[in-house]
Amino acid sequence: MTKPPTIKDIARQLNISVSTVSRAIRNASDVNKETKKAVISLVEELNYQPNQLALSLRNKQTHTIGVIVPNLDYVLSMMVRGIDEVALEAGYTVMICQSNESFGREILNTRRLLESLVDGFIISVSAETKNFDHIKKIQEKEIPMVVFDRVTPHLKAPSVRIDNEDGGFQATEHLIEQGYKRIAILAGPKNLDISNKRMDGYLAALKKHGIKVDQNLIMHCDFNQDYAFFATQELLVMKKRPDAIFTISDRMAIGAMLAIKKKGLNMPEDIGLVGFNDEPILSLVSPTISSVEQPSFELGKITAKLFIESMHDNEDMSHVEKILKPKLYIRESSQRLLKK
Amino acid sequence: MTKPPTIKDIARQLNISVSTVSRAIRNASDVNKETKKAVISLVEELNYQPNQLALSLRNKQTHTIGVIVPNLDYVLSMMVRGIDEVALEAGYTVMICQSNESFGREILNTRRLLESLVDGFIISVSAETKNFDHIKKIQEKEIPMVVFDRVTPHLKAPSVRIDNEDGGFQATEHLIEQGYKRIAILAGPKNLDISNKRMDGYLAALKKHGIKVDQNLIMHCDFNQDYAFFATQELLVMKKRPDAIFTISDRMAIGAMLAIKKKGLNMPEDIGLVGFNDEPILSLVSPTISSVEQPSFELGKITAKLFIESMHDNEDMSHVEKILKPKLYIRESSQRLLKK
DNA sequence: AACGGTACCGGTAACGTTGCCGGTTTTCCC
DNA sequence: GGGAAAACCGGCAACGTTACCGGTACCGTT
Repeated sequence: MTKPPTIKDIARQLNISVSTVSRAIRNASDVNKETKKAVISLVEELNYQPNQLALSLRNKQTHTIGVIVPNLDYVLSMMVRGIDEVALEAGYTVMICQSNESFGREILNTRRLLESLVDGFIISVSAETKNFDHIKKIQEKEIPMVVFDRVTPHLKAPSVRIDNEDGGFQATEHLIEQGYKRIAILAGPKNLDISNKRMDGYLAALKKHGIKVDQNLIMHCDFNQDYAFFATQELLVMKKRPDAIFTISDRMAIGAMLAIKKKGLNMPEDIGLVGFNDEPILSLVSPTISSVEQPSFELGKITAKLFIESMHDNEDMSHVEKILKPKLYIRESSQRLLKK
Repeated sequence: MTKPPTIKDIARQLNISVSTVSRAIRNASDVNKETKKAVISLVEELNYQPNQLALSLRNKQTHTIGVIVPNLDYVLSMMVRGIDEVALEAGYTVMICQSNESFGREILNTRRLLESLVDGFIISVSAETKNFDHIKKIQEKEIPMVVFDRVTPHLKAPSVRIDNEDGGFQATEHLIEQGYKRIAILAGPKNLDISNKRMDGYLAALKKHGIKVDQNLIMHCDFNQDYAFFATQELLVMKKRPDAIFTISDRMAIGAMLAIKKKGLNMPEDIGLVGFNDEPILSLVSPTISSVEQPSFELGKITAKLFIESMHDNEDMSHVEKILKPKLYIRESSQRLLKK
């Protein structure tokens, strides 16, 4: 009820004009030392805080970044922390919205954030998203935007991601080197670039080592433990079943592991397994599961930095692409040869 | 660069006044049908969106809720999803800030959100926070606030949480029923009510069953896997070592598990273990670990609902306390008697 | 013909802030 | 001691919106 003091209150109490108060608080030029001192002391006494709404209205910027993520699982919440870290430092506040992998929700989120007049967007698209009109609408308004993690070729925007192809390649080549011959892949939804790229890496590794691709060993399913479980069961009842599985996420690796165990097969002897993300859980299960790590926190920080750059520079940065290297961590689930 | 159209543009194009346009868009009263139709059609053509900043400035509300959480681990991110769900439905946008369990960061977050002129706060305090002045400052400004999950008696505010004491009690009594005699507890920081309450439940269960409390079996450490690991190691080298451990979080349970395994002890035979939170990981490790589940998503939803209520009702709700029941899930780590 | 009511519309002020411009006072210099 | 520059300050408009008030035109009633 006791309304916060405004610049006007200060002006009135000191019998000076609002303009002078305004100047005293900011520029410090064109204002007498005594006056300034008086203003500042009154500011402190009343605990005056400038009304950001009024400032935003006037300056047409809110110092707020809208962040849209499909979920807040381990990897993304690390990335968000990285974004948060840098944004806060730079004086921005972050609005985080989860699309819950839903296309409709993602549209709603963008609309809401647009209404909130955020200064820009940092986006990782949902798995369901095939149509990017809502995001292009942002670009048409010439609102700065950076996409991260889940990037897509359909969007011409500065982006930050890991080298997914390399990750898939590392994982697959490692399995090959361990002597696995029939390597299956549990890929994600076909429209997700992140999934396709990891599969490209898988294919490239096979090709490099002269292994023929068997379409039956390529399964697509949702980023989801249960789906992965069922998909793996299907794989394991094939007459020529795979002797290794590369899953493009750890959740899926867990699902695969459960199916493998249920079937009574042993890792790494009967079947090898490599996941993607390197969630901490992987070193806790038995056997421990190999996985491709991505530097999530770092990636978040880089994303925010790129965003802030693209805010300030006003040249076109839509071609900028930052790509971080993933790293394979080898654990029990895929190591059937002794270390050299 | 093409600035978004304002009510003024519409007025000018239609040769009517801004007032009329404003009315046409909202009330619909006091405006001719034809005029209204013309306005609405132009609104659609220009894709006019009211400027929320101007609205907020005028109406003194931003339709934004500030949410401060200590982290975004499994439980909290579920809760946040619940909050998000309900808030979005009710037309609010949510600003999520992580304090990273840091007191300083929490203060910074509250300040930032206060500056952003959020309509209210939903807070779960950091583990470091012992001084609540920054939060009381919010209350002094009579800004609506609900605390959840990590509530504290130092704050008189509407709150939503689970019955932590009951959770601690269930876990401990279960261990007692399984025949464990020397039950240790890995508690969290002493200033965290959530920790103390779970410990109260632990003590109550011991008392009920006539077991004397051994202060050596009560350890305090950070909510952290590593600390729990070391604390457990200490416990296990005592001459009269405990035969069961109750940890007040699952992260700590994992730490304890690792220490137990390293020491070569078996669960549940040599030592029993029960955690708290029921993270999915617990059914994946070996042995599977018992834990007290809390209905996180539901709790988030209830929190947001309570917040919205307390927004609209303007009577004092600081005494309102919603308490949800936790539920113990028994798994291998603590079940050494056969099921009856 | 005079009056009251209704339907419709426009102008103004206000939310809190700052940039710009113009004005007054002080200071300084020759 | 006169003029110019510097120091200092206030008024106005504007950002986009709406609440409030006042005004006009038209209708029907007596």
